Amino acid sequence: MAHWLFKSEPDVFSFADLESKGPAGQEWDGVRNYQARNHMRTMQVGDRGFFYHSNEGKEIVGIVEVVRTAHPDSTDDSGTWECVDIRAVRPVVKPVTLVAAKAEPRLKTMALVSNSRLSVQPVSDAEWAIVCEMAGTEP
DNA sequence: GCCAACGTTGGC
DNA sequence: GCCAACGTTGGC
Repeated sequence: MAHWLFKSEPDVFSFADLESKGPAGQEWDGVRNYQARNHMRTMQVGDRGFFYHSNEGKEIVGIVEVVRTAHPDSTDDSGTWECVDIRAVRPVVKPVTLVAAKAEPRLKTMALVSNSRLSVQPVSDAEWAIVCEMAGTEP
């Protein structure tokens, strides 16, 4: 199973907002970046990911799960953009800050650290395990 | 609020 | 197809 990281500004849409959507989850719409779209196209139902708060907090705050594979973005008329649906699984015990991720040598190549502008990122199995450990949560 | 990094657009 | 100009993101 592949792992991912979804970035959102908590002012706009926070992990608590996703939790409020329940098991049906939420369409991850509004992504207008080809790399991010291509990552979403490869996602499978059941794939898990981290939920990261950008700008405010700058930390990984929760675990999410893909509940629907890529489909046309309902907020896009051009037919160019697609998105998956995700649901909240659980918040992490201890949020992992960007500062903490940068300070961990084994996460040096993590996209969150090396390519901060990508809004939907792949997370390697090794990175997944390390961050879960730092977050005090089960993988 | 500033600005660096990055992606996209469009003129040639 | 190159690359300068522009817009956006997100850390600081």
